[in-house]
Amino acid sequence: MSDAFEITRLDDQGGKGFEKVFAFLRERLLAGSLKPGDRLIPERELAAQLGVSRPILREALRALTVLGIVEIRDRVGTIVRRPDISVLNDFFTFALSHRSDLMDDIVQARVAIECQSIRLAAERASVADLERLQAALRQIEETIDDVEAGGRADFDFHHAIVRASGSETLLVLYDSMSAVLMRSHLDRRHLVRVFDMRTYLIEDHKRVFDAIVGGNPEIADRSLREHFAIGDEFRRKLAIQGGRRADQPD
Amino acid sequence: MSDAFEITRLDDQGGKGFEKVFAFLRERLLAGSLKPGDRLIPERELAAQLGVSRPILREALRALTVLGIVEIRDRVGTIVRRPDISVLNDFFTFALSHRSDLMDDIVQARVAIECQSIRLAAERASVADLERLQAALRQIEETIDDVEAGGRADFDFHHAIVRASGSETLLVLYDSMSAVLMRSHLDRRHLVRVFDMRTYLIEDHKRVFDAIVGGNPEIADRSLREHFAIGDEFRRKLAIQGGRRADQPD
DNA sequence: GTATGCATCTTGGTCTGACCACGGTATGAA
DNA sequence: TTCATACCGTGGTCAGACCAAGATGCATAC
Repeated sequence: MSDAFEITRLDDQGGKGFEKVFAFLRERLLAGSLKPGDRLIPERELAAQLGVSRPILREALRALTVLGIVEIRDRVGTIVRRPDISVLNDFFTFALSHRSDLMDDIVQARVAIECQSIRLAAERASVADLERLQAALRQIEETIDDVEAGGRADFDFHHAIVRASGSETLLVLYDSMSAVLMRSHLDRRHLVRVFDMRTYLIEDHKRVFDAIVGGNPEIADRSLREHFAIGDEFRRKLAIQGGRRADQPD
Repeated sequence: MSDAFEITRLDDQGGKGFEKVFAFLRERLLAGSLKPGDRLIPERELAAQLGVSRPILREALRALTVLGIVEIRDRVGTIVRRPDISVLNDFFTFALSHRSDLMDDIVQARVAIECQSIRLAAERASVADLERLQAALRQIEETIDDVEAGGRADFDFHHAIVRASGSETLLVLYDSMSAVLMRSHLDRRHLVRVFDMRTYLIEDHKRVFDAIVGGNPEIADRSLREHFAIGDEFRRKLAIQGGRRADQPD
């Protein structure tokens, strides 16, 4: 355990044992003095130093494991982890099963990220980025009749845009939502059976690609928003027809 | 506790106590037979029925609280919650603290979120949202010579834009960056001492506000980007002068 | 000197039983 | 009927014990 993990007895004001321990650990870990792979001191010692019982400490540690912040290894100790988006699966699975409105909301964040990404991509995409986008376009064409693979191909194209932004932060945020967005793409691919969307899927993705190559951030942004708007329109038509709800635009 | 919560003793195969209890509870709650507001049976009873000790059950319940799936109320019981994306705030905070070291990069995400937010705000801001923005504008004027309070006021204005979007997701993402953004605002407030930025700070924030009130998403988006661009220009001037680096635009 | 086997240590995983805090409910007395 | 008190119920927490199993250290044999 790193010396940087300075233990102080928790003060007596406010909150219950768990809350104070959790907040303390969270802050200490956020302070950044511990790196992924570092091990915290043994539970018994940590609990004693923090002045709480071991089960309470364990509740706090367990909470941190669920957030992907640490990992408790049997008979080894508690190890600091690199944050991992897979922890979000449980949340999104639960959340979306109860609140379909959240999908629309998450898509706002998706739009935010992709539109800013495409602006950056128009300015700074590398040859490798463009090749990646081209490959994704080809994949969209090849999978036009396959719901599963097609949804995957759509996602890959959009992911490639975010990647082409060269922004680590935008990519982290986008990856955090990838499970939800994948689902969205799949649902939208089911619309292919209701409407003939092949032209839209193929041509419009190309149009977006051309806008990136064109190098003008505003035009690229606008082309992507138009792309989303068309997808929204298909969804609107389906809703008016009373058909099965498809969640989101491509 | 709803009758629908059928308890079975956990089987003996695979996994440790915690893992089995957590998986069982997660699945039962995902099955949807419990609604927000429903109460689980008392911990002692639930632990006995599941065949585990109470501390282990509590670890599992605590994990579920962190995922926002349930809420443990002191002396009442464990209540099923309505999913709320704000529980992911800690996750995003950690994810960004480990992966995004550069202020410039985080600001790309900030721009993405604010620009999408202002588009939504132009369409859907409530009276309360507008009042909040107005209050923040007044605060900017009143704190124009105070670095600390001024940085706070700037942040509050921008935060109010995100809030006016009405998007939980965008707000959570923004909040997870708030510590970094606060720093950015403070740093930028130091520029007031180098350049006379008062007009910019006061008038340009008003211009952004007016764009929101104007109700046109694209115009609002553009006005905010222009606002950032002006702030960038001040920063560029400082860099050319070789003065102290201020990190980012307002 | 080196290798192997056995005992001990370490650390998380879990259990048991006890106690605390405090709001809500029930009961008894006026 | 109303008010006061006692009890109950439930989560919050503690202390101490035990288990499992890998790692380490020590002793013995080759």
